[in-house]
Amino acid sequence: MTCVPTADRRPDPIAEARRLWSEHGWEHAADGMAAITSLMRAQRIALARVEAVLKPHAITFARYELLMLLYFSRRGSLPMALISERLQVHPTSVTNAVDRLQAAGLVQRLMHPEDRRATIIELLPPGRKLAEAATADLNSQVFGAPWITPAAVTTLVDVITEIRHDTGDF
Amino acid sequence: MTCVPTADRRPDPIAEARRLWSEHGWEHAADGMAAITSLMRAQRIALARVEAVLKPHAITFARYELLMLLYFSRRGSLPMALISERLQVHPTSVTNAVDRLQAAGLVQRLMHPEDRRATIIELLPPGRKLAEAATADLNSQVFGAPWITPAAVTTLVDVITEIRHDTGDF
DNA sequence: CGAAAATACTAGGACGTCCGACTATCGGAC
DNA sequence: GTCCGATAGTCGGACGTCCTAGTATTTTCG
Repeated sequence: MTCVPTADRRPDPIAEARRLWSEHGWEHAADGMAAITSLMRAQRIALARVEAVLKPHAITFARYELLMLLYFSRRGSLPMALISERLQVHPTSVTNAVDRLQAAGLVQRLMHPEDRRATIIELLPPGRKLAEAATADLNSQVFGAPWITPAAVTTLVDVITEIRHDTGDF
Repeated sequence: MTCVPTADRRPDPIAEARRLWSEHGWEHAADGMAAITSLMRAQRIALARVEAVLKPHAITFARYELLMLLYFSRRGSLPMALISERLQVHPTSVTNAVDRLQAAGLVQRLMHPEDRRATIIELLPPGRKLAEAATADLNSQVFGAPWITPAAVTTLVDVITEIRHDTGDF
C-alpha cells in the first residue's frame, strides 16, 4: 500500500472527479471520464518531460518525430503527404513543422520529379546529426529511464493500441 | 488474434517505430518510446471525439472541465488559483479559459472579499445549464459509450494513475 | 514598523493542432 | 480531347498550453 496521506500530498483530482461522477448517478460513465481525463493529463506530463530534454537541441517533439521519420527512411527523404499519413497529423501541421525545420537548416524542400503537386522533404546532414544526438538524450533520459515499471509501460502500449485500433486509427 | 493484413488496414506506425528502435540497438528504450508516442496519439484521438460532441454546445474540453469544476463546488464559485491547481494547468491557461467563458456569459469574475489579489469565478445559470447538457451528451456518446472494453478502460486509468503518482503529479 | 519574499493574476509571445478555403496538378470518364 | 472530381500543399484563423515578465497584494521576518 502506498498513498499515505501526508501534508504535501494532495488528493488525486481525477479520482475525486470519478467519485463525484458516481455520486451524481453517472456511474456508467465514470470510468470513461476518468480514462479520458487521465489521458489528457498523462500526455501533458510526458510531453513536458520530452520537451525538457529536447530544449537544448532547439527542437520540439513534433519536429523530432518528423526528423526521425526521415532518418529511418531509405533515401532520407519523403513526400509531405506520406509524412502526414505516418505521423497521423493534419497536412497543415506538417507544413508548419517543415517550415521551422527548413528555417533551421535541418531539412530541405525538393519538388517531386513526377508529380508537380507533391513536395519531397529531404533530411540534411545537420538534421541527421541532430536526430542522432536528440535520440541519444531521449533514450537515456526519458524513453529508457525507469520513470515507471517496464510492465506498466507495455501494459499502457497494449491498452492504447487496442483503443487506437478500435477507433480505426490503423 | 486480430490484425489480418487487408488492403485498407495500414500497419501501425507506432509498432513500426518500435521495431526500428530495436533494430538500431535501442531495445532498452523501445517500449518507452512506444508508450510516449502512444500517449500522444491516444490523447489526440480522445480529444477529437470529445470536442466533436462538445461542438454543438460551442465549448471546448478545457472550458468544459472548468465549468464542471465550478458545477461540483459547493457555492458554484472558486478562486482562480484553486482552479489552476485542481485542473493542473498553468494559471495563464485558466485566465484564457475564463476570458472566453465570461465572454459567453457562462461565468462571472468576482473579487475575493478578503484577498484583493484573488479573483473568484462564479458559475452563472446559463453555465450550469450548459454543463448539464454537455455532460449528458458526453456521458452517452463518449464516456459511457462502449468505444473500448470496460476492463481496458480501468487498466488504462490504473496505469496512468501510477505514472502520474510516480512523476509527482499528486 | 518597514523591507523582502511569496502569492494572485494578467499581458504578450511561441508552438502545435485543427478547420475551411484556395491554388495547382493529376487522372479518369464521357 | 476536354471537363470534373480527387489529391498535394499552403494560407489565415481559432484554441489551448506553456513561459517570461510585470503589477498588485499579502505575508513574513528582521
